[in-house]
Amino acid sequence: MNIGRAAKVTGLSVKTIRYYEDIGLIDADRAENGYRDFGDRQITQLRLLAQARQLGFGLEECRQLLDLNADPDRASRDVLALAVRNLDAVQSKIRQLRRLEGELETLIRQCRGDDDPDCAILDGLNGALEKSAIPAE
Amino acid sequence: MNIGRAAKVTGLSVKTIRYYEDIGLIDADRAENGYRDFGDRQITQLRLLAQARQLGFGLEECRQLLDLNADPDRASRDVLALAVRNLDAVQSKIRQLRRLEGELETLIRQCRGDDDPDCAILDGLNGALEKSAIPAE
DNA sequence: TCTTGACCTTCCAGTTGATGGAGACTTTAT
DNA sequence: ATAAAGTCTCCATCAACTGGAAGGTCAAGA
Repeated sequence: MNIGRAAKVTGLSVKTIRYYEDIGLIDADRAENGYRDFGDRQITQLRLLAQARQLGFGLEECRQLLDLNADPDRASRDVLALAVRNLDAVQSKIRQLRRLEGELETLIRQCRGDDDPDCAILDGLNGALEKSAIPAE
Repeated sequence: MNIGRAAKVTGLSVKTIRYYEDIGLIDADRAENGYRDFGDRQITQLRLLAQARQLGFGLEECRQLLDLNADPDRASRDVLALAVRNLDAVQSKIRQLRRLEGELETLIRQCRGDDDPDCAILDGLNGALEKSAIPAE
């Protein structure tokens, strides 16, 4: 299967697949004309990559997932640990974004949003550090 | 005020401030020894940058915020629009992450996490695209 | 047979928002 | 006088790709 077909069946882009080979995440055989040739094993790997990336796993974690997936003697404990670590990261990003969301909403509520230059948002952005303990000079 | 002091009073790093000058977000005077010299205007800009970045504004939006802040004839409507756009982006990221969170939690719940190689997480990562309409060859 | 178009190849650059380090200067403190 | 700390510029790196240029290959139609 050449790379365009592999892209279609995995949902990844051609560029992305080449990139994954580049960084050693997968390997690809070559046909006589120099074209990459993907077999079942590689397609399976690419599919796992596509799924894991969609679930927010980083490429290094994907590498570990591929290793675990290929290892018949793995312990599901190790997979679980990876997934939990990823979940933690996702949840921590969510918390951070929700904080931002709240602060933005507060500012937005206070801004009249008309032709006038007075703006609570800019006031907030300008003033928030004014009470800093660090003297200006 | 030299760059180290500017970093302290704004909460940005020295590297970051140089970077902001580099990309033309701020300008900095130079002292005779070649050191950057930041006045009140620049410090104000840097503080606004620090705040806006913490609220998730991208650097291009920060540029616009600086412009609006410097323009006495601005309309607060324009600031509001920027803030709303940013809020939308934040909320859309939150939605996406929550979807991931849910899917991860489902997989994690199903994985026993013991010495056994059987793993619901890997099953999920491997199997999710099996029913794809696109034939393998 | 020729040509057109769709693939494929490699390599280089750019994205976002910085951060790290090398090597060289200046300033400050002891 | 010397050492430490601060500053300068320039180059490289991170994630995870994406875009484009320049060129080779392949299948189909006139």
